[in-house]
Amino acid sequence: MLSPELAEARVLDAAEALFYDRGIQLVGMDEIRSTSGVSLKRLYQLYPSKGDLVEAYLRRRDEAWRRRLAEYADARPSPRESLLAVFDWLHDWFDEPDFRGCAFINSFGELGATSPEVAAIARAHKDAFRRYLADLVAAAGEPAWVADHVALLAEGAITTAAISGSPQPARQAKDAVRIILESTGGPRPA
Amino acid sequence: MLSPELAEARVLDAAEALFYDRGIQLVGMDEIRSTSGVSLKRLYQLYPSKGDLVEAYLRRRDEAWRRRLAEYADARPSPRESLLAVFDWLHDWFDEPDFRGCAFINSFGELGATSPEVAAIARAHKDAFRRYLADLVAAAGEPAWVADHVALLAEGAITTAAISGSPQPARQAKDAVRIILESTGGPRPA
DNA sequence: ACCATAGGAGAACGATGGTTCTCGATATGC
DNA sequence: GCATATCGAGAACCATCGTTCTCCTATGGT
Repeated sequence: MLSPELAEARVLDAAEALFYDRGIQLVGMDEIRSTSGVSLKRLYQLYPSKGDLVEAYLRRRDEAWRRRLAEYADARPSPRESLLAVFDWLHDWFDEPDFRGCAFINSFGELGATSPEVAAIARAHKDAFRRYLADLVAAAGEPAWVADHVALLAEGAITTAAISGSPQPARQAKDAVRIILESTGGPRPA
Repeated sequence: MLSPELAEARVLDAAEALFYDRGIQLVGMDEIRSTSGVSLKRLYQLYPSKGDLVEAYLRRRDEAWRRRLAEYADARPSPRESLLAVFDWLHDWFDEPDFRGCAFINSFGELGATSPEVAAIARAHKDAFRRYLADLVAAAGEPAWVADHVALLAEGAITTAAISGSPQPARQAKDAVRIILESTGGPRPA
C-alpha cells in the first residue's frame, strides 16, 4: 500500500496531466485511477467527489505555476527586467510540447457557468497573477496602470499561443510591454 | 410543420443560446429540442450528429460576431478611429448581461484537444479577427506589427472581462492601443 | 496462529445523454 | 376517399460515468 502522501501526490499528478490535456469533463475517475495506480476506494477517501479533486488540481496548479514564474522572473537584477522576463518565461512555457493554454481559462470556459467554485478559483488565479505584476510595476517605479496593460498583454499572449500553437505571441507581447514602459519616460522616483 | 429554413434558424438560435451560456458538453440534444421546438427527428435530419450542430453554431456565430464588429467600427471616419472603436464595441459586448467570454476560446478549451474541427474553427475565427485588425492598421498607415499588439490586447481584454465580470479591460486595452499608436509617431505615408 | 481491519479489483447501481425506433396522427397526390 | 409518405412525441437503446458495494486478500497486533 502507498503512503497517503504518495497516493495523494500520484492522484494529483494524474489529475493534472489528464485534466489539463483533455479537459475536465472528458476525463473519468476510472482513468484517474488507472493512471495514478490508486484504487477508487482510496481516491474517494482522499476526495469525496470529482469536484473536490478538480478543485485540488486547480489549487495546486495555481501555486506551482506562480511559484515557477516568480522563481524565474525574480532572478533578474531589476524589477523592470523581471517584468520583461515574465514574457521570456511565457515563451518557454508556450514551447513545451504539452502546452494547451491556461488551465484556468480552460476550466472556466468549461465549467465556470455551472461551478461557482471553479469560477472563483480561476478569478483568484488571475487576481494573484495580476497582483504579482502590479508589485513588479510598483517596484520598477512605474505608474500602476502599467500593470493592467502588461496583464492584458500576458493574457492575450497565452490564449493566442494556445489557439495558434505558436510561442510567437510571447515575443510580440514583450515588444508591446517595452513600448508601454518607454511611454512613461522611465521610472518615477518614490 | 415549420419550414426547413425556420426550423434551422430556431435550432441554431437555441444551440447558440444554450451552448454559449452553459458550455457545449453540459447541454443535451433534448434541451435543444425543447428550446427550439423542433423535434428530434427533424433535428437529426438537419444535423446528423451533435458535432455537426456544434460546428454550425460556431460558424454562424463567427460570421455574425465579425459582421457586427465591422458594422460598428467601419462607421468611424478614419481607420485609426475604427481601430479604437473596436474597443468601444468590446466594452458594449462585455456589458451585455449574457456575456460569458469568447465562444471560440471557451469551446477550444472544452473540446479543442479532442475535436480537430472545433480547434480549426477557433483558429479560423481568431485569424479572421486578426486579419480585420491588420487591414485597419494598414489603412491607418501604421506598421504591420501594430496589428499583433492590438490583437493581443483585444484577446486579453476578452478573457479578462469574462473571468473578472467587469467591462473595464476594454478601456484599459484601448488606452494601451493609444500608447502603441503614439509610439509610431503617427501614420507613415504610403 | 487468529482475528479485525484496511485495501484492492472490479462489479454494480443510477443517472445522463446521444441516437434510433415505434406509433399514431396528419398532410399530399391521385 | 384512399394510399402513401412524412412528421411529432416520446419511449427505447446503448454507452459512459460518478459513486458505492462486494468479496477476497493481506497484514499487523496480541
